[in-house]
Amino acid sequence: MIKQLIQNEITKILGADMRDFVVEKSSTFGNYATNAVMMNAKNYGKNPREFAEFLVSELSKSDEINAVVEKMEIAGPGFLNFYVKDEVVRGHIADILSEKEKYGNNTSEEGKKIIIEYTDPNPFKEFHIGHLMTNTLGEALSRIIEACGAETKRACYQGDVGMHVAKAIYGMKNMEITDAHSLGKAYAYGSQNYDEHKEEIQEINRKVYDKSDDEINELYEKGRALSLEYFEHIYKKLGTHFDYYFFESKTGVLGKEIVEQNLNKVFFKSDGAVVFPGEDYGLHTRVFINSEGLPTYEAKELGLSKIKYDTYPYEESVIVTGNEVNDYFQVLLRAMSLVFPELEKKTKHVSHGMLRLPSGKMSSRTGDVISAESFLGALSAMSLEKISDREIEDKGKLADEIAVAGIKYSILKQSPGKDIIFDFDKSLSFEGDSGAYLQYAYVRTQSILRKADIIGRARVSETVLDDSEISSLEKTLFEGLSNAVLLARKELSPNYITAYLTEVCREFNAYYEQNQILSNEHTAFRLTLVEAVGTVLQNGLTLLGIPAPEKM
RNA sequence: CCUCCCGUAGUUCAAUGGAUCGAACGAAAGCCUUCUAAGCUUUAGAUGUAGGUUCGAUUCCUACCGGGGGGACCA
Repeated sequence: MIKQLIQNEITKILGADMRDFVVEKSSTFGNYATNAVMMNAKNYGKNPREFAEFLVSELSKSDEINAVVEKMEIAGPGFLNFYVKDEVVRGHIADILSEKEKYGNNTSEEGKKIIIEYTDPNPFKEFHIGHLMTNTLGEALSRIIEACGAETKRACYQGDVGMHVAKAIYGMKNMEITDAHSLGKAYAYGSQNYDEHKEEIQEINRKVYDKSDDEINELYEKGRALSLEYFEHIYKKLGTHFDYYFFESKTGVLGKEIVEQNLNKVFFKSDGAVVFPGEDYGLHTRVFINSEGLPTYEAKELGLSKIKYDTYPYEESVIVTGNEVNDYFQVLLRAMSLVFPELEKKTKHVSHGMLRLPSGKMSSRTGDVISAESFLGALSAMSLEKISDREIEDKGKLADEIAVAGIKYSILKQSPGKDIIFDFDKSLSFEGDSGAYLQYAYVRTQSILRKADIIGRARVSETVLDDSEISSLEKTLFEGLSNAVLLARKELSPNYITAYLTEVCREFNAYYEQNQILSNEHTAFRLTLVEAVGTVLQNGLTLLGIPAPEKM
């Protein structure tokens, strides 16, 4: 990458004392721009102008720079702009096509083992639209990390024991359960009746743990199996999968042991419970083992970290959750740093915002919850209507793909951590800045290429020689995806890729309006360009976990 | 009361301490006998307030105002 080349050459010149600077891709100021001058002029006792001239004269001694850079320019406020030679920018089109499905990948983390945990739905409860957030983000992050060469394992952690299970089983005793959705209803019923039947439900909870009641064991197995089977059905729809499944019923046992081993060192008894005194560290004090002797989520999470490492000795562990647990996670990581310092250092917590509806917060306790499936179903039905008059073989499949793209795009276009306000009408619209916009642009590229094949026109992967002027589309394509992947990985934010793809689509659509591709003296070259755009979009969409249909 | 996160066009979102703060929807005006108009072109429109650090602040610090999350036996 030329970006890397520039960065390295400047680093060589400045030596070890330099302050961090960036080389960024630019569309307004040459092809690349750097702030290295302003960052470092002072350090080297020169004024910015002198320092910039010094850098330029040193850089122009490099054969590697001269091979690719047409000219360097010192800009007013102290920036250095690099203009890459046209033939290099154009030559990149050939690189895209020769790398094909690997284009955009890099080897920066080859050999590294990374585990990423996300989605974490609870059996017996509804898989709701909130789970779509964590799943979409986690799946995209997994793919991005994989694209950097790391070996990635996906983990899903599920609460198969606990009060929510007892509530659901209480509901199951009072209503007929036929599918996962009615199980969600049973949970809501148990929650609503919790206050009046507290003792009975708590009794169920104990029995779930000690497995002493055959009827409850049976209901438990039935509900658990129903949920897990249903989750797989959803994962398939979303294009996601997991390598490992961890359950609270396992982590709880180990977590409790770990806490007890560190009693009076890290954890202390207080009011009959075992707590971690977070207040000593400027955090909240939290209960790890409750006064009934049962491990809370905190202790289970401690057990989970150990189980994860034993299963897959990772260099890095990424955990994706909603941001409502941020404070609690701080406490947990603090406790972990005392119990398993080496694991704590490898753990990164990424949180996403909540999915809010205009009508207010949804709650699975009252049953006021939108299931992921009904939400996707509504989107899919809208899509189906839209494509009703098109000649497409499997419209149902396409409608589902458009629906998944719609929800995933709106999640991944934002930086993680912020809430998403879901306006139904807007989410159901396919215009503008949307998943369908990306898909449509990709479909256009494939449609042209198909047409070119049908009418026997040359597909020109063999040549990129053309005397036409470099377009802004080509400048956008130049090293753009690789750049976005590295940034997305560094920040654990897929939105850099989403934004980049949207830019490519905008450029491509504008190019498409202005330039006839077929039946033109430049057709050979333009087809190559279109093929490259298609490759970039396909690879980019794959990284985001968004399906790229061939027709729509 | 304590604590964490967030305040950017009418709305929903962008912007690794950098150059003129970008899109989309909505509003106004155009473009389909030409490769799929789910598209394109043009116009209007924004950094909550007050300080500070910096050559340079939407970004970092302080206070205030506004919204949201969390605050011992749910997660």
